[in-house]
Amino acid sequence: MHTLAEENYLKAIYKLAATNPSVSTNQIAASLDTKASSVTDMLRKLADKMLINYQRYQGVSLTQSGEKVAINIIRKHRLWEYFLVEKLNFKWDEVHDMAEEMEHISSNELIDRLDEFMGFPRRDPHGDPIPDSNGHFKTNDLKPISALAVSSAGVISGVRDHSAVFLQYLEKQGLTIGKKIAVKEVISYDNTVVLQMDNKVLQISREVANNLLIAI
Amino acid sequence: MHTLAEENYLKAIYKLAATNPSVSTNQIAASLDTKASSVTDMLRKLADKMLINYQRYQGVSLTQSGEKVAINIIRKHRLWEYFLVEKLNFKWDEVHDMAEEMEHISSNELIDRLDEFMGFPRRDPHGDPIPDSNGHFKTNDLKPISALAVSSAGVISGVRDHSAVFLQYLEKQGLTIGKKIAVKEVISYDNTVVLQMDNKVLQISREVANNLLIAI
DNA sequence: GTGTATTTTTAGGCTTGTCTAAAAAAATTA
DNA sequence: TAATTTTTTTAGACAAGCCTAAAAATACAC
Repeated sequence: MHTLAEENYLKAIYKLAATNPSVSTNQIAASLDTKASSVTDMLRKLADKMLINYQRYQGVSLTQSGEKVAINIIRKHRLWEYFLVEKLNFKWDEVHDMAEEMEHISSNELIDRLDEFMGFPRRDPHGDPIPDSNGHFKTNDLKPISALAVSSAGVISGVRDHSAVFLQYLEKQGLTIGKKIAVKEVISYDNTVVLQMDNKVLQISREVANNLLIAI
Repeated sequence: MHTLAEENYLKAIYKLAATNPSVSTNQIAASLDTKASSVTDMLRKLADKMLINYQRYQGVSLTQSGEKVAINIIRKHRLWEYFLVEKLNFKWDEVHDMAEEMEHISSNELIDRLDEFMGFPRRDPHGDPIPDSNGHFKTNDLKPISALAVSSAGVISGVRDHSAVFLQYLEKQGLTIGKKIAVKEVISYDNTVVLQMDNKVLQISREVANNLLIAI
């Protein structure tokens, strides 16, 4: 259907579009660890295939058909991550790179059967929503712990940073999906957040609080 | 590790080497549906990487390290086929192309966990042996029905032709893995084989008898 | 054993996706 | 608004993997 490179560009643009309405060449280059000139080349190709809206120097956005492709790749990625964790017992910090390869397996029939096999999960191991076979999914209404007022509480439901180091740190602290936490205090000096969890008190940095997402 | 093209060449050479001691450029070209000149290019590359033994005009064979790579790809292919049939309920004639993509997922840890998850199956849905994580497997001691003497019996245990049309035909006739058959008669005119199976009598052509494998 | 046919290799080219270096456009700053 | 900086694009090159056409090596036939 589409080449591996095309799929990766579409996914990158989709993710960047979540925070920026129009996505720039340099943003894409940074996100794919490639050069701006390579991005320009690919943007012409994607525009020719009507997968993006692109005019020189104007930034890009996905067309409906480009967005459909991007969401389908994300669906595959998250379902394979779920499979790796729930069926093959990998840890949540181990699955990203494998899923990065598996998301390009082309068959939609396969991914639909996998979805069914696992009982139609709607969250991946990092708390991200899994699109259904029509590309529909709940947008994440989660907020970072850093946005919580003192003495409010919530359930850990997602992460903003998916890096292995961050996930391993959370695991070690017991800060995993589903855990109930309450904000006891925010230290004004450096915005360290003091949390109550399981009758324990622990402190997390502003950085961590920014990347740990809560449902209230 | 290795590129997709390299892996496909090594697999093709491995399979051809089963019947031919030294494999020719044209055989590889035919098997990969590519041109002889493209094969020559790739053979130089594989030889540079010490994956094959190759001298101009002399045919090729796999080195130990090339064979290891080839067997690992076959292991992955067959385990994914097993997964698709046993866990996702695909039919045996539907899985080849999907497994052809999935065999290139690189992680060995993943494939070992998949193997364990499925209970270490040692035969894929077509009866082919699945190499273990050390690359060891029983060589197939199966013989085609056409090699059976009249009134001898056996169990259907494999196929030589993996094409969807052939598999669908077998399915329709009930000639699936595990079924017990006995040879009642061979019609001398065209070598049609008359079989007894499940209290039914059925006839199969010489062609089919050549491609349906039996353990005695 | 010489001539013909086949197989294999070489030579040169194309596409995809990348790069560097330079040019052009846009954005920012004074 | 003019000068400078940043961003983006263009131009030209390269590796991988394929192609066609032609040359070289090998195999086959008589």
